[in-house]
Amino acid sequence: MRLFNTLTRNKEEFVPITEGKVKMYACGPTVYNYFHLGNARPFVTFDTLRRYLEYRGYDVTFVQNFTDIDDKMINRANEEGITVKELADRFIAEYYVDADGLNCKRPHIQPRATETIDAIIDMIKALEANGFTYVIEGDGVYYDVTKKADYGKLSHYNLEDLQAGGGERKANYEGKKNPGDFAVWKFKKEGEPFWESPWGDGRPGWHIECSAMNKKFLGDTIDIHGGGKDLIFPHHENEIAQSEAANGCPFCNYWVHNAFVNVDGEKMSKSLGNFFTIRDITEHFPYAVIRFFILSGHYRKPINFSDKDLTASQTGLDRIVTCYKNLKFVLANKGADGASGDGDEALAEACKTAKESFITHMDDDLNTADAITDIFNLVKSINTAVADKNATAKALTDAKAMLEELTDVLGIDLEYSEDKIPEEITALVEERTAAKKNKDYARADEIRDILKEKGYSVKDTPNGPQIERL
RNA sequence: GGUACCAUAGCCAAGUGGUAAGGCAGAAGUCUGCAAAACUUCCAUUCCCCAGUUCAAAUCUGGGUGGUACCUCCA
Repeated sequence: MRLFNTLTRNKEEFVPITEGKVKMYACGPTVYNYFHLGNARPFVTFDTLRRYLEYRGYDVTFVQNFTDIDDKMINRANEEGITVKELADRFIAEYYVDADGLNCKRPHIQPRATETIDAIIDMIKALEANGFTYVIEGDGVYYDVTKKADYGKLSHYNLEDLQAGGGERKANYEGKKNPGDFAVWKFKKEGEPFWESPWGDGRPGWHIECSAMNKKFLGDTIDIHGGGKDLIFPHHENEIAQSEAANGCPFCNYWVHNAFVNVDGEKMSKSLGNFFTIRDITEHFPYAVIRFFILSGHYRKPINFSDKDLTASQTGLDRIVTCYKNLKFVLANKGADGASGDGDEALAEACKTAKESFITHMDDDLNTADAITDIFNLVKSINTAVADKNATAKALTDAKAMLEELTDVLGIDLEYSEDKIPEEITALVEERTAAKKNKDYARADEIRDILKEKGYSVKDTPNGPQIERL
């Protein structure tokens, strides 16, 4: 597989450190509120990358952190009059509601910053021993960005350019040797949670937790590190600097970054206030539709959020889902006789083509948009076969397995809109079938209206009536 | 000021040298007691503009225009 590596700004063939194994890390949420659609994009993207790598036979270890201590956490907890821990517990639970809803497989390890303090302190000790840190009294322990010659290699910034940059940075210039220096340990302030350390009571800086977690759970060098574009600088740049300064070896081989979700052409962000939480969006669209929407464009290109586009995604997804429903219905109700198997070969060929093309597209830097096209093409072939009484159950079953296989790699839930049909509804449908047989169409239509009121629709097919939830 | 990215049909969106995928919306037809789903056909002589390279350019080069992002908490 080829991945676009931010480090080299090129698509590169992915070669893991250890054959057959992948160590990957993605930056997770700061758990101080519900996450929004922009936050959801990396969760879905890297979940899909993980699923695909597993599909290709890799043994993947996927780590995603919870940032549960920082300024925002502290401020929010104070506003709510609860502890930082209580706030974190609450929004980690809420995170799982949405992440599970979006069908993101749970990462293998999801460490909290506050439960990784020992590893963080060990890393700062290593940085100190190697001469990369200095202390600002009453402030914290800082990392000196000039101590390593390749600082800036990920973002492709150089220190001079950064110094010439925006004036707002000067605000926290005081005491720092260089404007780009950043805190690895912040000394405690009144009323803040703190931990003991060799430098004094305090809490970790923002960047150090990811470095420490990577080392602790994955090792000194990992295969893939993911996150949103906005984390390239300074967060990931600083992670690299710290990790390599502490460990003395390369930190990560492939850096993968997703583009943003926009609203009216502007980045969706908390600071702009133009964000929609996943929880809010689910008032109007199912989780499955949100995931499908995210995957319908390439992860490195911006996608625009709008009601109209979500609606189009819903209709598109339902084309696949309806195909699956119809396929299952035919298999369950099809008579054993009369299938000549005439079209079977074409269907089998369509399955084979779909799978090969799907892999080619996903291999090319996770091109989920083209992979979805392959699924649509498969759907078309299946729809034709479903309507063809010469299709054998064997051929249809194979096609069903292929549809399940490919959609599962993308985390598309084919059964998101399925419910058990109550007996009351089944009875009404049976009555309607009887009425139709007697050509009592008035009663048949009446029953359809009743069903509609109760939230169900009925479709007449050559294999009998098919009931669906509206 | 520095550093990147983007521009393809009514909308969304792939395609990065070989003659424009797919989805949504729309039109016509088939099927159906009706309906739904589905199927068939149609829907960009053209890829922001201008020059250049090439047998061949949406794709490469140069120059414009428009938009976005990062350099500051942010996915």
